[in-house]
Amino acid sequence: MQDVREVESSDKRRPVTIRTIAERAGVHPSTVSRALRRSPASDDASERIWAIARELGYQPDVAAASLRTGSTRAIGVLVHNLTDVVQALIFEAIERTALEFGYQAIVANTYDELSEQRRRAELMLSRRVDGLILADAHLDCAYVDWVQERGIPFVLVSRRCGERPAVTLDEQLGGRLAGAHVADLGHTRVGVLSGMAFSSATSGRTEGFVAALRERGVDVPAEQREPCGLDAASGREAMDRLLDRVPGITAVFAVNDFTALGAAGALNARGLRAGADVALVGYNDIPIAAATQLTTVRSPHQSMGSIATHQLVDALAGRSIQDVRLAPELMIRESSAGPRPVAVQTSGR
Amino acid sequence: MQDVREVESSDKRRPVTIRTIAERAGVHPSTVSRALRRSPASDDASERIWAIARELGYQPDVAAASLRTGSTRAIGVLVHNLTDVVQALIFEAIERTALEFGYQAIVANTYDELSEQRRRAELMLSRRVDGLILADAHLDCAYVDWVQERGIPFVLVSRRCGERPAVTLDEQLGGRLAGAHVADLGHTRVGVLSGMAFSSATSGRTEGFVAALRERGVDVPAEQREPCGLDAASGREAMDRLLDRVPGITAVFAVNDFTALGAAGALNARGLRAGADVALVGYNDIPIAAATQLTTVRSPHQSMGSIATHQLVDALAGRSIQDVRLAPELMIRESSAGPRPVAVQTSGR
DNA sequence: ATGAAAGCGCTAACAA
DNA sequence: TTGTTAGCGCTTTCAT
Repeated sequence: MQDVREVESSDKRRPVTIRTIAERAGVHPSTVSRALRRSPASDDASERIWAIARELGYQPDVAAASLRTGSTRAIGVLVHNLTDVVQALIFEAIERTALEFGYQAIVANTYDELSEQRRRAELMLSRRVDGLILADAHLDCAYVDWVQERGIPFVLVSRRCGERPAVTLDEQLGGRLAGAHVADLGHTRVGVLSGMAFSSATSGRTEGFVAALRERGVDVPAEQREPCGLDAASGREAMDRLLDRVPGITAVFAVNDFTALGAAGALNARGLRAGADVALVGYNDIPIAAATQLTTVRSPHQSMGSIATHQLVDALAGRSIQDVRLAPELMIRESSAGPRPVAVQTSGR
Repeated sequence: MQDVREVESSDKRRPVTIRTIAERAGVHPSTVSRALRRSPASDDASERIWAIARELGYQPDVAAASLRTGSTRAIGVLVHNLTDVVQALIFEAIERTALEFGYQAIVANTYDELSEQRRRAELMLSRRVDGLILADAHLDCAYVDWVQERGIPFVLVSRRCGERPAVTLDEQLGGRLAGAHVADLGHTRVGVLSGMAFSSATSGRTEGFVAALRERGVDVPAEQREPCGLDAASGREAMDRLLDRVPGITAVFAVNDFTALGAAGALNARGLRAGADVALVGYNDIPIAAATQLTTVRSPHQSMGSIATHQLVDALAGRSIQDVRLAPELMIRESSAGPRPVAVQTSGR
C-alpha cells in the first residue's frame, strides 16, 4: 500500500506564489498581479507572465486575495439536511449558479436545530462568506433575526419567515391542487400527514389542502391531521398513528414524498394498497415518485435555487431583494387512481 | 418588503478585529491573540479579553489566520452527486467528524465528469484546503493521479482506484450475498443492472453477484447484464432494455436501490410485480428501501465517511493511510419473497 | 505601463 | 507573561 503523502516530499515544497512568477519573469510582483487579473493575453508582456504561471501550475490563494479585497467570493448555504433530495437539488442549483458568477458555495447541515443553525452560521461568518442563503428558516424567526443582526446579506429560499422576501413555492396553491384532486375523487374522510409546524413549507401545504377541501364541503378536523418529519420512517410512524386514531380514512395527503412513501409502507403492512384501497398524494415529485407511481405536486426546486442565488448576487451588488413564489403542478399517478371510496358522493359538494 | 441590507448600514461598519479588542483592553494585539487561543479563562487577564471579545461579537478571521499558519482547517470533499442519498450520508458523516477535529468540510458535486473533477479540485486547491476526500474516484486513475501529482494529502472513500488504500465496502462480498440469496431462491434466469464500469463499487458488486451464482451452477451471460446510472430513471430504462432483450427473467439484481426502484417501475408498467413475479434485489438499503419492501444489501455509509475523515486527519498529522473494507449485510424483504420461479430447480446446483 | 510601498488580520519568533 | 517586529500572499494606491 502506498502512502499518499510520499509525492508531497518529492515535489519542490515551495508553493508557487505571485513572487515566484515575478522573479522568473524579471518583473515586480505587482506587475504579475495586474497581468494575471486581465484576460490571458492582452499584450505580449502579460502573455509571458501567463505562460510562466501555467508552466509552474500557479494557483492563486483566494484567502490571501480576500484579505486584501474584502471579498472571499464564497457564499454560505445552510440547509436542514442534504440527505433530503429536495435540499440537495436546491444546493446543486445554487452551487452551479454561484459558480457562474465566480462564487463558491459552501454548504452545511443544520438538522433544523437552532443550536446547529447558529453554530454553522457562525462558522460561515468566520470564513467571511460574502453572503448567506438560508434554506432552513423557521416560522419562529429567532434564527433568521439572529442572522440578520449580524449584518450579513442573506436570502431565504424554500421556507419563509415573517414578511421577509423569500424565494419559495406557492405552497398554498400546491396544497390546494392536492385538495381539489382528492375532493374530485369523492373522498370525504381524508387524512393529512402535515409536516412540521415550524416550517412555512409544510404548514402552507396543509393549509392549502384543508382550505380546498373545505370549499368543496369536506372538513378535515384536527384529529385527522398528524404531524411528521420529512423522511420515510417518520411518514410510516405518522401514518400508523393516524390509522389507529381514525379508522376508515380513504385518502391521505402527505406534505412530502418521502413521508408519502413511508405511509405507503404502513398501508402495505396492514394489507392496504395505495391507489387501490387508499388514495395517496405526496409533494415534491422527487425522482423516485414517478417510479413508484406516486401522485404528487411537482415543484421547481432547481429554479428556486438558481433564483435565490441570483437574488443574493443582486443583494451583494447593492440591489434589493424581491419576493418570489413559484407555481407547482399536480402530477396524477396510480397512487390516487384507485376506485372511488365505498360511499360515493353524489356530487362534488 | 424589507431590504436585507438595511441592517448592515445601521451597524457600526468597522468589523471587530483583534486590534479593536487590544485597544479596548489596553494591551498589544499579540496578547489578545494569545489569550484568545487559550481556553476562555486561564487567568484574570485573559478573562477580561475574552469578555470584551464576546461583548463585541468578535469573529476570528480564519482566512487571515491560515495565511499565517499555513493551515486553513478546511478539507475538501468531492462527490459525484449529493442528490444521491448515499453520497449525502457519507458527506454528513464527514462533515460531523471533521467538525469534531476542528475542520470544516467543503463539498462539491463533480457529476462523475473528469473536467468537473479537475475544475472543482482546482477550486479546492485555490481555497488551500488542508486535504481532500474523494468519493468519486474512477477505476481509470487519470483523475486521482492528477490529484496526487498536486501533492495534497487525500483519502479515497466509497470507490477505489488501483492498489491505493481506500475506505470502501467489501463490494464483492455484498454482491455475493445478493447472488447467494437469488440462487437459494432457485432462480436460473437472472438479470443484472450492473452500474457503471468506471466505478469500483458497482463493478465489484456485479462481479461478486455473478461469481456467487456461477459457484452455484447458474450462469449470468453478458447479455443478461445491463449497465445503468445510479438514479431511478436510469434504472427504469435499463430494466426495459433488459426485458426486451432477454424475456423470461425471473430475478434481477440492481447494484443500487434507486436503480432497483426504477426497475420496479418498469416491471409494474408491464403488469409484473417485484416480489410476486420477479425477484428484485437492490443495494445500499437507503431509507425508502424499507418502506418499499425492497430486498437490499445494507451498507454502513456513515461509518465509511467517519473513518475516511479520521484517516485524513491522520494523514495530515503525518501518519500513513490504511486500507479499510467494511462488511455489508443482506436485508431480505418482500421484493424477493415471492413464489419460486415457474421451473423450480430440483436442487441448489 | 511598471515599480515601490503599504496593509488586509492574524500568528510566531524574539526580546524584554 | 507581555510587547515588538516581521511576514504569510495578495491587491492597490501612488509615484515614476
